[in-house]
Amino acid sequence: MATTLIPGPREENASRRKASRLDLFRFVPFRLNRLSAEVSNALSSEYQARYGLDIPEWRVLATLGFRNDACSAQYISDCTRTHKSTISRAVTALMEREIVERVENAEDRREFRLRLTRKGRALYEELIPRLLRKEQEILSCLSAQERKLFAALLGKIENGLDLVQDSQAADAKEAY
Amino acid sequence: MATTLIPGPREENASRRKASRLDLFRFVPFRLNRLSAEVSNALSSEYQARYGLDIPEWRVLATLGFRNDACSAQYISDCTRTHKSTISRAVTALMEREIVERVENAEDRREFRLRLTRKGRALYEELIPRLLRKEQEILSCLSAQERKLFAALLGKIENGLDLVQDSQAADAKEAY
DNA sequence: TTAAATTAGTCGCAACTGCAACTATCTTAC
DNA sequence: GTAAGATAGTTGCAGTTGCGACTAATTTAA
Repeated sequence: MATTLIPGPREENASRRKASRLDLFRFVPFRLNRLSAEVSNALSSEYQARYGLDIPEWRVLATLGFRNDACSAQYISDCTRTHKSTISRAVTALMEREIVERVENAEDRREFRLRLTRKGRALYEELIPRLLRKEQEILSCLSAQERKLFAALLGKIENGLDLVQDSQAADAKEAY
Repeated sequence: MATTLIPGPREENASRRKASRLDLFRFVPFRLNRLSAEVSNALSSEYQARYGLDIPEWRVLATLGFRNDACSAQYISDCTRTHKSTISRAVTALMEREIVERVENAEDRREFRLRLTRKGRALYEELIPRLLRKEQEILSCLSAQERKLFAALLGKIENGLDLVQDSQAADAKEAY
């Protein structure tokens, strides 16, 4: 690669001149975006290449697998922050593969209760250890202490953005 | 929302039974993905709604604005980790809007040297403070100390993933 | 009771983007 | 010098996904 790129600005002058410059590589939104894409890529070798699941499908599987009770597509959409149309398509695909099944909800016939089939549960059980291992691999550059710290900081930012749609918060909504 | 969701598993039993369960909300890849999407959304109100730029266009603008020398599309593609076809389309759009201009490189007529026009520079100067403010807003739930820590931890993970395609690393490649 | 508003889920459409093929140019090896 | 391979950039194609309109069902208000 014998290009003739001139070295870019360094730290000492990164904020000179009106401070109206922005180093993309120090810009948190960009870094998050890039990191997220890279991590997704790394994981997709597990659930995509090996099991033919895309991200929305994996999210449905993960949500249903974690909660052992059936829940609605809307619930999955809410707490994974994925558009309901995307969830709808993922559920359709998973039903065709007999990974997920749904039953009518007699109390509210607009919604369906979704749950894993036996086959879906087996897939979940097989997949989870692989993904957890992969996660640890990605975080292997951090000490246990640092991982905790990182998780805590992520949590703070999520909170700040009202992004805490985790199981606790989703359930808490019921209390209102 | 009068659903009948049963509260999900809590911390004390989150890892019971074969440890073969995974709380999506504690799973770092998912959290990064969700956070990244949310942050992108928050920022797009600045560069998308207000200036009609999409993410790849913003990346081109940011890269060219930060480096004051012209550089190739390939360079932008490399260090933003964005596919070259995506960069190509972004550059085309930005040229049509006269935000970016390109000149032939006499030394290698395959590539073009890209740089901001006067108008592009003005746009950049106008946009950057807004985005930096937005970034600070997003990080406002962290103390100065915590922000440093977060940036450092991000850096470690990026390094671990060989994601350090920042200006230093990109330039360093020249040394080989 | 009935009409208006809300909600769950589906689907068509359009925008986005990665892949891969393609052209043009340059480099390497013989 | 020439042929094979590599590289920069463009473009057609296809897969994905968000948006918004739609249906069906439920809730709210009058």
